[in-house]
Amino acid sequence: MEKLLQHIKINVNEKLYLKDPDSSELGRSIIANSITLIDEIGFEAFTFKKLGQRIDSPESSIYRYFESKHKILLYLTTWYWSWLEYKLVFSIANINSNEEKLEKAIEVLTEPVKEDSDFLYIDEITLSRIAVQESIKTYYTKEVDAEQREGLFVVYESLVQRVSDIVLAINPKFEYPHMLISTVIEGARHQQYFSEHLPSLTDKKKNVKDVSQFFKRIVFSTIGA
Amino acid sequence: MEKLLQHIKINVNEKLYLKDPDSSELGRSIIANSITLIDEIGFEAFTFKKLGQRIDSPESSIYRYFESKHKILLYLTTWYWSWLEYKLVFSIANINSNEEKLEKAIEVLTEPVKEDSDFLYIDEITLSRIAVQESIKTYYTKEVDAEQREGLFVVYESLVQRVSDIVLAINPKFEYPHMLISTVIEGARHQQYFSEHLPSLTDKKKNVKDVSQFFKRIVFSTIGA
DNA sequence: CTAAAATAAAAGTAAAACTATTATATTTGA
DNA sequence: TCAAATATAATAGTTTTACTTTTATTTTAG
Repeated sequence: MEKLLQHIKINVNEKLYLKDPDSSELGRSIIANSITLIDEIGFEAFTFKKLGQRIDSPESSIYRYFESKHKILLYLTTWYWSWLEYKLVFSIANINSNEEKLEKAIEVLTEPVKEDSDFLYIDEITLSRIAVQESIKTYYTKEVDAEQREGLFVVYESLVQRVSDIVLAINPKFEYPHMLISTVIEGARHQQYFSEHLPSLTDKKKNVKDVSQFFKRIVFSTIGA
Repeated sequence: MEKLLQHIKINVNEKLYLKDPDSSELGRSIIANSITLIDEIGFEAFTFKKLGQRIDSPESSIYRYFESKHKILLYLTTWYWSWLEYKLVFSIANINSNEEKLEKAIEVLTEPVKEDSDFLYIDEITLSRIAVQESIKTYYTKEVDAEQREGLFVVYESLVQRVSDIVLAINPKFEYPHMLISTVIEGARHQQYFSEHLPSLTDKKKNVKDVSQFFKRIVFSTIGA
């Protein structure tokens, strides 16, 4: 994928933070170091205290930006889904064939991120590793219903909707477009995780685009294109 | 499904507990009440203290059976996967057609459990709800590699292997049997969860076997049977 | 009937996830 | 430019979680 626009800014739902972390040096440092720290020690072991030590600020200062570590994870994954949606829209622009659009879309949704291209203080490669390992924890919680009502998952929902629309353009009679696409998005991340931690649950070989191939095959055979 | 054998006992890997909970009244009470308590308040809010209050025993007594609440969840989900595997083997016994076997297998893996039939003190309906909501948390942890090496996920792995073998019997050239079946197992639970909490990610209607239908379609179109 | 094993009762600890208070910088707008 | 507002730092405190430890009492098995 070619280099994208340098001056684009991704906006994240205001309900996710108390003060916009993109508006100050400290805020951007909180985001950048949350990404590396969660990647290093995992979300369970991640605390505001440890983050504060790393950025040399007290935890109370971090609490002025985010009300909990759960909200930071939601912020990061929302940013990630927005960024994927942006890459997706970009990658299918000016393509006329719906089949080709769908194929490109599946590639964006399933291929591991290997380049940190576009945003100053956010390391997209590390962030995408967090998405693989931790994003599931944003909505497998007791607060999911309240947060869904607040609209905290709309980016994810619109990503699914966008690709479902392409599926429906190819086969308007297909009954399960949302199931299919959410299965692809979740499934791709699971398979990447399995290939690293529970290899007998997958068939992925090293450095090959197996996951992408597999989901392309699933999607196109299932919708009958 | 007909009523199964009353005197069958499901054995869970010894490494999951310090003392076999099936061997005492207190132990069985720990299991039975863990299931209802996790179902009521969710795994994050579940503590040994609250469980102790419910069964009127100190938390230190619970610690003599399980070293952590994570191990209880692993115990419960392992029991659940063993039980599903048992139902699976039962449901395909004496069927000759591999296609029919695969269809039955997908039904067992994807249809919600609606009957508590076979085991004295374990409520399978509630346990299957826990499997939908919490089972993902057993392996999305920093300890996953160590626990995989200890063999704590073998039941899950053998369930995937068993169904993958049926897939390969139908199409020996299919390259992704494990990916396909782990996608079905995980996907079915996700779709059940989405239908309750994030409905725009699914197309499931109430009380209909949509999830099962969808995954049958995926599997059979993908392997080309 | 006794000794070993299991359970109960009680207390204690370190860390997590916050909240609150006060002090010191820094910014900004009159 | 200077005072007021705002942001950050420094420090301390609270409640809960996830355990561990110790001692007493009860149960069970030979």
